[in-house]
Amino acid sequence: MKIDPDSTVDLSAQIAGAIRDAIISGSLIVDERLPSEAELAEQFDVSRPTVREALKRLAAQSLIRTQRGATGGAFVNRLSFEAAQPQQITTSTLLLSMNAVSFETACEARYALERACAPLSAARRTPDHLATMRAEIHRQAQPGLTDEAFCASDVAFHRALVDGAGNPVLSYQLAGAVEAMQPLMNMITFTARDRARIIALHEGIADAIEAQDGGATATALTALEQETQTLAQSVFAARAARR
Amino acid sequence: MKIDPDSTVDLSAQIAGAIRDAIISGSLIVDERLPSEAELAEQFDVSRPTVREALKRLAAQSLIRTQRGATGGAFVNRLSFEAAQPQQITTSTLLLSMNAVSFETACEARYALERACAPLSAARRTPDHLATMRAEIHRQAQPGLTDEAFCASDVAFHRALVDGAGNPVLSYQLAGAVEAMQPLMNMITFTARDRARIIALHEGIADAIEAQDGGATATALTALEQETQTLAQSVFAARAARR
DNA sequence: CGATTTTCATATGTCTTACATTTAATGTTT
DNA sequence: AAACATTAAATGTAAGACATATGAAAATCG
Repeated sequence: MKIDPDSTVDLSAQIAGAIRDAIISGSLIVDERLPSEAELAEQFDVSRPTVREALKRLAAQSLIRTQRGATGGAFVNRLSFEAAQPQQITTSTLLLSMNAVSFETACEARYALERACAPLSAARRTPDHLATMRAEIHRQAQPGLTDEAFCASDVAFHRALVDGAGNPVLSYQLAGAVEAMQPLMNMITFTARDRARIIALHEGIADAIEAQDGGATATALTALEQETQTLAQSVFAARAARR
Repeated sequence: MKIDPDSTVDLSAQIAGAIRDAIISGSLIVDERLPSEAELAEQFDVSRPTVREALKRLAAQSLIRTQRGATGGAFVNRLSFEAAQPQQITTSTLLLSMNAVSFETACEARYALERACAPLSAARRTPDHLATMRAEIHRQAQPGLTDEAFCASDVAFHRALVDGAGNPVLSYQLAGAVEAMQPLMNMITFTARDRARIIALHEGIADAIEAQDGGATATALTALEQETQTLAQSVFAARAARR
């Protein structure tokens, strides 16, 4: 491993990159222990704080974990879908909020991706997925539900739909698209009539999934997207008119 | 901001989390300068190396950038789609390689997502997107092309297709799914006949995109998925039989 | 002899101090 | 007024020390 002390980037960034490359290329395998911080410092010819900064960078990406104590050290992490999802959600959320992505664009992307899951989910969903969807619909119909709780239940409903496809790659990718919409949805106040319409559409989706009809599921999702878009449009228009 | 010194997690992780929360919640806005490392150390009542480890964690996620010199410091980054994509690709690639995701599952997810882009891309693609697709097809037909170069061109072709949808959120999400497949594709040796079939399917996709026919694009994508799946299956079967 | 306790070595976590380097603003000189 | 030198503030890096967690070996006791 070679480090260029005259590079324009930090030593810790270079070291992190070298170790990251070793993990990606397979030179370092899952659960393998890295040399101790002192050994790494000697190998790269830097001080221990610099090595530690590099390791923290990798830890922030869940590429390694550290253990204290006698047999401790830094170990290559098995990057799990569960561990990667929160990261993915945080990044997606920030991307939307920092780049002035319109509600329309985000909504379009989300429903396009969800429709991609529709035929697979219709074919493979378990009774468990269906039960979750029904339960969330029931929750959404409860009176006195706050807008935040309504949106959270909406997210849970859609995630059950996506998970029904039984494809962890899809579930991972969709988690970002679905969850990142929540802050945008939370900007909307849902009237009782709005909620009733959305719940009816959710029931249509659940029915199509229960009937294992992928085409009908996609159609129902398109209807829900349409409803969401027009609802958002009217809310934003009213808000703009008030000023 | 409060830090619990008796927590089970590192001080630097807690500090990074506190700053991250401030960015997500909007308390810290884009391009705002954080306090200097010395000031942060005093605020959180920790030493400067600990603060630095926290900042490196955030830098690894592209949440902040640092500048040296008199007016330097740590600044909140505008998280751009361009900056987030490499991260997304790295994570997706590692997820596939570390979790024994089958070629079949990854391929299914990728083409399902791509089909989601088909109608949008057919409707909105610019001449530029179409030209890129045609150029990549031409490159793929060149004799003497290595398998790696063929796969790289394949990725470029599909990314042009996805970008044609004109939705940055979709392009971002799809980048991970498409690029992460490349290492898996590179495990396949393409015969001349295989390449010819794939190129023909690519031409069918490009034709459908040119005709702005979303349905035909989706159908052509399904055909390509089928071809890819059977090809991979035969390659892996032959490899298993050799042992 | 076996089980328990103690000791110990090793590793990460944290603090302190110091110095190097970069960079912009300020001051000085010609 | 322009060019140059100085300075101050910030990050980058190094070195050493101590605290703490933890597993393993050694010592002790029943």
